[in-house]
Amino acid sequence: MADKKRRRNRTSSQKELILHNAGRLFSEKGYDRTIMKDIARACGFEAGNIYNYFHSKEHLLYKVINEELDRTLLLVKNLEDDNSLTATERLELLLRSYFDSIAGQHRANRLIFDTELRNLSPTHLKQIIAKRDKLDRIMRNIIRSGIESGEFSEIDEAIACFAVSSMIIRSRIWFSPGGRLSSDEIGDIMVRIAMDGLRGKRVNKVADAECLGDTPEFSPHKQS
Amino acid sequence: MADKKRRRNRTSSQKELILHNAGRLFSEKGYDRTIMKDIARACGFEAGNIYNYFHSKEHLLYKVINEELDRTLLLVKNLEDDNSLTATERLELLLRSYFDSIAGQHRANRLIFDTELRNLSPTHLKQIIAKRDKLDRIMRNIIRSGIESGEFSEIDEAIACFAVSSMIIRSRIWFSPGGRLSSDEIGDIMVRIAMDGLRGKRVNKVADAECLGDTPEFSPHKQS
Amino acid sequence: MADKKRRRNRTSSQKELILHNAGRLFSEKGYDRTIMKDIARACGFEAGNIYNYFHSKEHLLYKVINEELDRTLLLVKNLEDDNSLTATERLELLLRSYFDSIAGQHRANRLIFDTELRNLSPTHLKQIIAKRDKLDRIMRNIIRSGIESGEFSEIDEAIACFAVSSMIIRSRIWFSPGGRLSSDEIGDIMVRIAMDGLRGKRVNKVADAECLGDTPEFSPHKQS
Amino acid sequence: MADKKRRRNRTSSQKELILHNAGRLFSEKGYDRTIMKDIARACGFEAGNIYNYFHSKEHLLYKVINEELDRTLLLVKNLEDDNSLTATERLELLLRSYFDSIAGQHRANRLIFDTELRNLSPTHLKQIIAKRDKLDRIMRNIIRSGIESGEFSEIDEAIACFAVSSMIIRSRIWFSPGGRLSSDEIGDIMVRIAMDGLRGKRVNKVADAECLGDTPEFSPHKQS
DNA sequence: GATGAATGAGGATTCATTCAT
DNA sequence: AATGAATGAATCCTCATTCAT
Repeated sequence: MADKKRRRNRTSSQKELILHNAGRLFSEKGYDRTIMKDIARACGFEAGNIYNYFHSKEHLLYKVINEELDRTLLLVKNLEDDNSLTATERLELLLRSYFDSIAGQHRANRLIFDTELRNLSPTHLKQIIAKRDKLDRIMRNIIRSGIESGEFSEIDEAIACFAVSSMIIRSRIWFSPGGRLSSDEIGDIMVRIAMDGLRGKRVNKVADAECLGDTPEFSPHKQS
Repeated sequence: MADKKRRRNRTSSQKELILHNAGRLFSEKGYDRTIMKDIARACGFEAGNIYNYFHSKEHLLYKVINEELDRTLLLVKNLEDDNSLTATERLELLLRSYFDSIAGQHRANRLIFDTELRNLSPTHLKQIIAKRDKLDRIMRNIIRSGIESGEFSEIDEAIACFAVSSMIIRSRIWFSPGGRLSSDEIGDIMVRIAMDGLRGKRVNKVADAECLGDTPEFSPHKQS
Repeated sequence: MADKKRRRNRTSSQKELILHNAGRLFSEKGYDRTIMKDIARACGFEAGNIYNYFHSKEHLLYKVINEELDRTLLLVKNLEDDNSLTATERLELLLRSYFDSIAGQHRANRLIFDTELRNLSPTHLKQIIAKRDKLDRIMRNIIRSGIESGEFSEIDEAIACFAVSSMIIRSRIWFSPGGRLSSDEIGDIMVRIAMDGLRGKRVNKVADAECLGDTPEFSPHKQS
Repeated sequence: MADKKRRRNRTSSQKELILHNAGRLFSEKGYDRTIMKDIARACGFEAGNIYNYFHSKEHLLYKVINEELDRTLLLVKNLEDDNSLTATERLELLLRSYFDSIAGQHRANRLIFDTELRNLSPTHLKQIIAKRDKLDRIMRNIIRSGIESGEFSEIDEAIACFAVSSMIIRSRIWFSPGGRLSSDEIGDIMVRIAMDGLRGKRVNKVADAECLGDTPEFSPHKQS
């Protein structure tokens, strides 16, 4: 019994290990350029063994993206109907969560969404798109309620939603920890730009920024 | 003589044909998932023939990205030192150019930059990065001058530059012509969000937006 | 444990199998005209599997040539400083070894040296040339010592060395086992011609030769 | 008329030009590694044009080898029945012719025989083999007559013929003009070794050799 | 005669996946 | 669970050859 449990635990931890490395490699090198051997090596075993845990490479991609999406949905869902907060507060929290998830632990997995979605099977793609749309909807709802309350200027929510998310999501391309500015400082700036963009009114100026990271994702934009 | 010229024209047009289709396919399907046969078929001949015009698939990618970058640089360079315009005006023009090039004719080639850069050879990568950095530099210079003139709020130019470009560049993922809003209207909104984000003061509100496109790039975000 | 060992043995024997067939085919058909499928077929599996054992076709060629050279070096090295033997004796043994290795087991791999060296990578080529030159040097040393001792006539060692080796090495082109003369008889004749050539004095005549083989390497010279 | 003649001359000289370069390249790089473009480039035009003069690459190889063989046959035939010369004299002349043709003008074309014969079509192969065998026969006849006259020791003519030709023919691999020894000096040494090898009696010693060439065919054996 | 575009048949290599052990 | 041998489908690229101009 204890044996069985231990095995299940091990299995489960192996699965997580594989998913972790797959996610990291997919977003570092891209799905196509990541080969099963890369993932296996990163886990400390051989490629064949992955098939004891996952059906296929595509399945691995699906799981990685799905988990990431679930994590984000979890973060965001609570905000949707929280009437104790203003739209401004809710959106700031949402954007900050987004940014932190990109800048933080799971940042590696982030940009997978945009580009690598095409590697999913039709069935999996449909599921992922559905979840992603749910995310979009929540964000748009918040923006709309902000417009209605007069916090944001009159603006097309859909476009606003895309514009603001893009800013955050694509930050993964140029952001790298340990740079000129701390992750927190960058998050502040990004969120401020986004909120000002939606609000359309003057806010208090920040002092001067200081530091931005190096060792970025792939081919870092110059920073000075 | 006329013969030679005709032939050269033919060669040149074939090259352009190949580049056009390569660019389109690379950005539609990704570099890895585009095979030489795809490109050749799109041109109406067999794969082997491409090698009469280009050394390799990688070379094709390089040419596509390089041309696109040159086009954009051309658009933007004039703005850099045009003192007859305010920073606001210059940045608006720049962003609008960006957006139009993405939304317009060559939109197909656009997102290649971010992700597919890794498929370039080291030598080509270096060249491309250099040009891209030049683009970044111009944009940052404009932002800085706007800050100095008080048009924009005190903000880190590098971050601001990334944030604002991301908004525009990634629009290619969700933008599709012929939708609810015209390309011009969307451009207006995007630019307004960006400028407000940088300015930090209230601007006149637009009326209400109306329409957004369908048939987007890959897996369209829902728009309502 | 036993399991691992068994597997390693299997791996090792597969490697040898591949090398054996590659060597045979390379020297029968030439490097360029031997395709990976040929080698794989000869081993009883598919081409892709070879890459589980060797990096590339070129690597295969390198290994084949290198092993052959090592085998020959081993044969020859002992002779170099064996002062108990006259130069004549040493050279006879050396030439006989050469010839036997060509006429014998590994004869298939022999002529690869001359022509197929150009298919090696620069790095591998350098290594092989180094070993081959070592072989040449040993042979020249023996010849020189024979000249000094008066066993051989005064002659340019380098040229003598080339001339005599060529005689032996190229024998692979026309030699085929099972012919009119036995391999031993042919060896005797070849060695005698070579030694007489160097010595420049009359030796006792052999009786008459009798038989020479058929099924020669490629396009057998007629033998009568 | 004059026009037609001029054209024929031009055609003929173009054919020769192509054959010359083909021969040179085939023996420098090998048949397989020489591509039609190489040959065309060397001639100063494009690959397609070669097909105005020759049916195929194989045909080119055939012509090259055939011409070379004819040239050699011409050189050698006169010797066959020249009763005014001893066997020794005739063989010396023959070997010297061989060596000079290898060391001289057409040296480039020489080693093609051995290895590249396999690239010939069956029909062409048969023809070439026939001529080559004729050459062998002549040489063997001379040797036999030398044995009968007592000039050479009792020896198997076939083996002797192969051994001695190999020495000469393979010299192309290591010989390079302009080295330590002149081509003439090397020829003298080679012929002497060969003749002594067949004769089996002491001859007058030469002084000491001096110089041997560099820039050899492919991967020169070290010469000191 | 000469060119360059186009083809099609390979051929080396990669890689996801299967499977016996 | 883990390994490594084996497969087969893909895919890039080469090159002899053809042919219209």
